[in-house]
Amino acid sequence: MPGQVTLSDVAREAGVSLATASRALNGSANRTVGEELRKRVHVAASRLRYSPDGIAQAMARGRTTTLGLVVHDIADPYFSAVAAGVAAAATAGGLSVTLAVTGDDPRREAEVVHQMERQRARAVVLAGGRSGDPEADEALRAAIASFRGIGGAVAVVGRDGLGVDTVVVPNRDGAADLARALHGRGYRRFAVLAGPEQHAAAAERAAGFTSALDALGATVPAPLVLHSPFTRDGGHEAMSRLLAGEGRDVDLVFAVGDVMAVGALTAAREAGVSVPEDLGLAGFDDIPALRDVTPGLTTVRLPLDQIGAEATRLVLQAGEEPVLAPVASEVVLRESTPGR
Amino acid sequence: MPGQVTLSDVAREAGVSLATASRALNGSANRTVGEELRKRVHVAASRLRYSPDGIAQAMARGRTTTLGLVVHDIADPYFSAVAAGVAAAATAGGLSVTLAVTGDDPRREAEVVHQMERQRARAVVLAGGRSGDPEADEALRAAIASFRGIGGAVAVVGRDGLGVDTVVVPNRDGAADLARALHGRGYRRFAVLAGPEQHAAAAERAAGFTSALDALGATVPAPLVLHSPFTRDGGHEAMSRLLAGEGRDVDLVFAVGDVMAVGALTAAREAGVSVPEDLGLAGFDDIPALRDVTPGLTTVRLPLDQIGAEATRLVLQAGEEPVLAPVASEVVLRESTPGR
DNA sequence: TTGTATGCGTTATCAG
DNA sequence: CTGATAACGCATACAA
Repeated sequence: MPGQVTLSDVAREAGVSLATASRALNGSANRTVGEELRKRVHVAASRLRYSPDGIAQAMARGRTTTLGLVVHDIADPYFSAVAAGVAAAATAGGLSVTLAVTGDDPRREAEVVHQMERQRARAVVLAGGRSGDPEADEALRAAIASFRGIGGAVAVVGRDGLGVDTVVVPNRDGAADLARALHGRGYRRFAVLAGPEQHAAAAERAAGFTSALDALGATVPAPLVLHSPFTRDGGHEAMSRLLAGEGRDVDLVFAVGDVMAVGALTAAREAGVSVPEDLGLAGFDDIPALRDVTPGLTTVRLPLDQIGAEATRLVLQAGEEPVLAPVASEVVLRESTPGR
Repeated sequence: MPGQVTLSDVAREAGVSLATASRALNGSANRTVGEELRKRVHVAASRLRYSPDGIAQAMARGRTTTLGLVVHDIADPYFSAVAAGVAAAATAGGLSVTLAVTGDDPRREAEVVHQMERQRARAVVLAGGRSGDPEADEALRAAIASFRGIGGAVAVVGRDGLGVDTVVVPNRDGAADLARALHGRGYRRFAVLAGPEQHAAAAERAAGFTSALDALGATVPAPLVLHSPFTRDGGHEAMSRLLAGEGRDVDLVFAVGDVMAVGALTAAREAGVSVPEDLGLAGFDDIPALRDVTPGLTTVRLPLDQIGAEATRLVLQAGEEPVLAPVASEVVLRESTPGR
C-alpha cells in the first residue's frame, strides 16, 4: 500500500536522516548533498514508491502552488477559452489551477474568493463581467482585500475598479471600431442587443458602439437598444423581440457577444428574416467555436487565450502597484455584413 | 494583517482552549460545545477576521476536499461541457475542482494523475478518449493504481479497460442508431470522417456506424473512411480530401464529432458543395454551442453535463467494485440531413 | 462540557 | 556535508 510511505521511511531505508532525505529529494536552498547519499535516497524513494505529500509540503513551506480561476460558467466558450490560456500559463509557471464557477449568483464570487483564501491559494484570476449587484460587488471587494491580506495576488480580466492587476479588454474601442467599419459598409439604421443592463463589459460595448455612431453625424439615427441576458437564448429572445416590434427598418444588428449573436441569427432565421440579405449582423469576441456559423459572423476579435495567459502572468509577477495590461482587438469583417 | 490569524489567536481572544475553539468553529463529531462558549468563539473569530487554514486542516484530518479533473483541452466545447457538470456536482458535494489539461501529449495524463496523488486529491475524473499510445496507456494505468493505493477514487468517462468506475458513453450504439436513421432517410453512399485511428471513442463511433450499415444489406456499399485529427481543422481537412478525391458520389458524410463536422461543413462550402442539397452531413455529441450552425446539424445527442455530474457522483460514492454507469444517447435529425 | 497533549509529513533552523 | 529538532496550524484521542 504505497502512499502511506513517508519521507521518514525513505530516510530509514536509505540509512540517512530525515533532513538529508528531504534535501536529496528536493534540494532547495542548501542543495549540497553528497552524490553518494543523494543517490541512495533516490533509490530508496523509488523502491518504496514514495510520493511526497504536497499538503505537508505546503504546510511546511508556508505556501501552496495553487492558482484559483473564477468564471461564471466554464461551458461558455468565452470562459473556456480564457481558462485554456490560464491553464497553459499556470502549468508553465508550475502552478495547479483550482476552478471555481459562480453561475448566475453574484454573491458566489465573494464566496469562492474566500474559499481560495482558505485554500491559501497563491493567486486568483477573476474572469467575468461585473455583477451589477452593488452589495455583491462590495462583498467581492472585501473578499479580495482579505485575500490580499494573506499575501495572495489577484488579477481580473475585463472588469475595472477593483484596484488589482487588470487585463484591460478594449470593449469600448473595439465596439467603436466595429461601428465605424459597419458604417463604412453602408449600414445606417442600427440596433444593439446590449445584454443585461448591469453587465459592465456589455454596457461598455454598447456604449462604445453607440457613441461612435453618434460621432458619425446626423445621417445615423440613434440605435435601438434591447436588453436581455448575455447568453445564446438572450440573443435569441432580443432578436425575436426586435423583429416582432419596431425593428422593421433596422439594417444592422450588433449583439455585444458572439454567443448572443448566434442566438440572434437563429431567431432571425426563424422569423423569416435572412442574414445578411435582409439584415446585417455582428458580434463581439470572435469565439473560435463559432467561426463556422453561416454566414460567417462579423465580430471583434479578442485574443481570449492570450488574455487568460496574460492575467496569469500578471498574477505571478504581482508587484505592489496594480498594473493594467491592455490587449488589442481587431475588427473581423465576414459575410454577415457584406454592406449595402 | 488578517490571515496570519490562527486558531490559537481566536482561542486566546475568546478565553478558551484551542480544542474548544476548533470544536466551536467546526463542530464535527463531538459537536457539544456550550452555547455560551460557542458564541464567544464565533465572535472572536469574526472580530479577528479568522480564516481557517485549509492546508492545515487537510493535514490534520488526513484528507483533502479536492477533486482532480483531467481533460485534453478545456477550450474544446465537449470537455468544457463535461467540466461544467463536474464542477456543479463537485460543488454540491463540497469538493473543489483542480483542473489539469493534458493537451496532445498522452504522457501528460499519467503525469497529472501523479500530480493529483501528490496533492492528495480525494478523487480524479478522467475525461477524454484513449491515447492509443500503449506506453502512455501503461503509464496511466500505473499512475491510477498508485493513486488508488493512497485511497483515491477514480472515474473515467468514455474510455474503457481501465478497471475503474466508468461512465459508459454509447459511442457504438449511438452511431448505429444514427446510421439506421440516415438510411431511413434514403442515404446510401456514406463516408466517415473517423478521426485519429488510435482514438478509442472515435473508432467506436466509426465502427458502430459502419457495422450498422453493413447489417442493412447489399444496397449499402461499405463507407469510405478517412482519418484525421479529432478537431475542427481535422474535420475540415478530411472533408477537403474527400471532396477532392473519390468522394464525388458520396451522399452523406458522418463526422464522428460535431467539432469535426463544423469544420467539414465549412470545407464543403469552400469546395462549392452545398449541404444539405448536394451532400448530407451528420455529427456526434450535440455540442450546445454548435446548435446554431446552418444548416442545423444532425447528430447524436449526449448529455454532456450529466455525464460530468455522473462521473463525479461515481467517484464520490466509490465502492470497492468498479461500476459502469451507462448514459443514454439520442439521434437528433436536423436540416443537414433532409433525406433524399 | 472543556482542556491537555500528541501527531499529521515536511521544511527549515541550528548545531556538529 | 549531515543530523537532531523545532515549527507549521489544526484535529482529535485522552484526561479531567
